[in-house]
Amino acid sequence: MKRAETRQRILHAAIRTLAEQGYARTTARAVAATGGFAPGAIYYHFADLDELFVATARFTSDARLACYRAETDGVTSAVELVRRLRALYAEDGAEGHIAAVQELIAAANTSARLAEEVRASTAVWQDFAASTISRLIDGTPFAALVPVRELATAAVAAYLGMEMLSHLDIDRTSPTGMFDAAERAAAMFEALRPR
Amino acid sequence: MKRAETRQRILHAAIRTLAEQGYARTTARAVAATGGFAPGAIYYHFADLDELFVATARFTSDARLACYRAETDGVTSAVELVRRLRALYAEDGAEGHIAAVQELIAAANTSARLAEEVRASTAVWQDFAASTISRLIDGTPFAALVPVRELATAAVAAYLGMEMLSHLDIDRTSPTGMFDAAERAAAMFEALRPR
Amino acid sequence: MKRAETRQRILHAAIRTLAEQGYARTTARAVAATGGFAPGAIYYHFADLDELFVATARFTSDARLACYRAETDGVTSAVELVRRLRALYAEDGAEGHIAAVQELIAAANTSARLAEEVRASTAVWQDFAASTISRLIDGTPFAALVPVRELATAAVAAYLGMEMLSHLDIDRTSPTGMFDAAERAAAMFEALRPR
Amino acid sequence: MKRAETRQRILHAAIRTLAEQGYARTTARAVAATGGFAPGAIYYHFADLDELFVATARFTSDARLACYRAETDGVTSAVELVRRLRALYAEDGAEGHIAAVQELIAAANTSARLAEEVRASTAVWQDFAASTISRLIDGTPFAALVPVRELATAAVAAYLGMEMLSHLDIDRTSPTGMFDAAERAAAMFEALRPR
DNA sequence: TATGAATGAGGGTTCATTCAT
DNA sequence: TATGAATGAACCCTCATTCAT
Repeated sequence: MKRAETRQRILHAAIRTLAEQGYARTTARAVAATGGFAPGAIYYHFADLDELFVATARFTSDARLACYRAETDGVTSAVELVRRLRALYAEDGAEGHIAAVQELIAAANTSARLAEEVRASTAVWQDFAASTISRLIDGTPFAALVPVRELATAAVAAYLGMEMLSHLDIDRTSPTGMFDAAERAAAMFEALRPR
Repeated sequence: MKRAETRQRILHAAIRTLAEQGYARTTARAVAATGGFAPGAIYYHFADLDELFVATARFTSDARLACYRAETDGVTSAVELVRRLRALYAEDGAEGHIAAVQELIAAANTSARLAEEVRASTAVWQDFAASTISRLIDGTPFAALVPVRELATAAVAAYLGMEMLSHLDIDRTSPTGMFDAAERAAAMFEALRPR
Repeated sequence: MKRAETRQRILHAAIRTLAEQGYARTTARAVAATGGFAPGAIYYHFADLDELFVATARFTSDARLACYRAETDGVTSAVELVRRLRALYAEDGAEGHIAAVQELIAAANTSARLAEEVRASTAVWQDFAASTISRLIDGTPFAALVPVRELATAAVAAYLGMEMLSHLDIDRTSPTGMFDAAERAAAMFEALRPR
Repeated sequence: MKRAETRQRILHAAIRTLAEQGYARTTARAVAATGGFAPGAIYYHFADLDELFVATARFTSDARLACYRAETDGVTSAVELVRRLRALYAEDGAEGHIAAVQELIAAANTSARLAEEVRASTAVWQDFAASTISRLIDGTPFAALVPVRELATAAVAAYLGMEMLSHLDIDRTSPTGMFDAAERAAAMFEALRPR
């Protein structure tokens, strides 16, 4: 089998295991069991588990960001944006991307290298959020009022926090309800926005 | 030494260790080292680590909620509310309360009992957030527009997410900047609110 | 409470715990739980667990031997002897005496002092068995044929082994069946014995 | 190294450790030290110590029973049988087989699975003893007098009890003396037996 | 005399990691 | 390139034992 192909299998197995079992239970054995290969295979492609986690953080962040950029590129309608995000979020949930990232963030205080990697990834997402927000409000009166960077940070924080809460509590914190509310807010925003 | 006294020492040590080292490194030895007692002492007061984590979740949630309620009780000014929250958040940071809770949430997928406890605690905080929001907007036109429950959930999520990010990234995600922005938003809200 | 009284409570608790839980689970905590006192109380009466086990071995051996002697003293009928032994064995079972002794023998390779004590106790029982056998066969032709000491040893061994097996296997190794067979053998022996 | 090979090394080490140190001291570390491998190796081949003990019980019982069957097959002379048993018993002593089994029986009240395994093994030995006894007495007047099953049970019990006692007491309970006595008894039996 | 709190040594078990094949 | 076997450090937890009260 091609080297790169196996590497990808390992990365996907790591994401799934992080999402399903949490960082503390994402052992080399557990990843191997998820992916159907021997634990030793991991060490052929990564120096140690820490490196695997760093690579996983980068891999999942890059892959998802590409999707998010592709889907939201050129979207200027707030309502349409929320709709696209809802679909993307559903994809994340199905594949465990956000859950994995959230576990990696919680684990970042265990490893300096992982912390650095996650920090860099998060910064990119904050920039993405900021530029998306800017695209919506530029040229409107809101541009003068909204602190874009802080709002972008809050959005990323809420996205991650939502994932944490929705794992805990199926009834009270339904992402569906949140997206519904966001869609109504987006409609209000568009109604207020001068074209 | 009194039984209850040592129990509290253990709980405080658990909070500090969770906040400083993360769940994965919060071993019985680590908690004992933090608190300056023998590892075995933990098992004299708690059946196992799981029970310690459950007790810690309840303890920290109850203690902080009492403070939050005492400080925000009767506050109707949004700006004043943000000021109080800023001070409370600073206290949380100093003692590691939110960081500990966030680790416990991330760890909840490891233990059903812990998950149940954290779920219950989170629900109480969502209710607190919802009633605080209601107090601010009741009797104003916003009452008809704001989906209180979803906003409360988002607030709790953002609070937790903020803690995650601020641990990662000292420069970009400063809580100070966030509270400044929130204070300006609160001022705008009050300006729009009919008295 | 009188010193000697508590000492006895501890010894009885030790016997019951050994019989019910086995040596490996007869911890200071377990004995205390059985007897309804604090673990520390044991150390007020015995230097350590080893000493408790030694004392238990002596206590149970002496107490039962006194009963066995009292019940079999002067009995010259083999059938009657078996009947008395059957009743004594039932008492042993109810109070766990043999089971406790058997656990202590199995544990004797753990402690030199315990081994010495158990060895001494066993020797006394072998002597008791030997003198009982002699009483039955002296003055008969069997006296010249039977190797008394070896038979006494075999009897003690079988008594202990029976207890081991009957704990394991309720159906196949019923002491009742064994005593029935022994009673028939005793009757045959008496029929052959010249008066 | 081959998987099965190491498995056998672990089983042999378990037998030796049980025989030499007793169940309570047969820890994973002790078995590993006896066999010269790492403690972790045990858990690569067995789920836990309980499973190791179960496997050990089966292994030693099967292995020895095969030897006993091979050596006693076709032997109809009681004296010859005792001679063979004496040699087999010496082998047992050298390798610790009976001592290990006796420790496992004593430990059976700790584990339901072990109890079940030991019960099954013991039943097979009782059957072996019963068929051997039958072979000797069938076709003689003794066949009508001897309760085969009870005698078989008593023989197994005495075999185990002998091992317990001989571990305790080197002088008084010498297996040599016992086998000598048994050989004389066997000779008497043959003299009485009609050909 | 007895208790309840606490200690610290060790035992079962897991797991990251290495290595021969 | 990948596997399966093995290692040894560390972790959770139990338990004999001590000691202040």
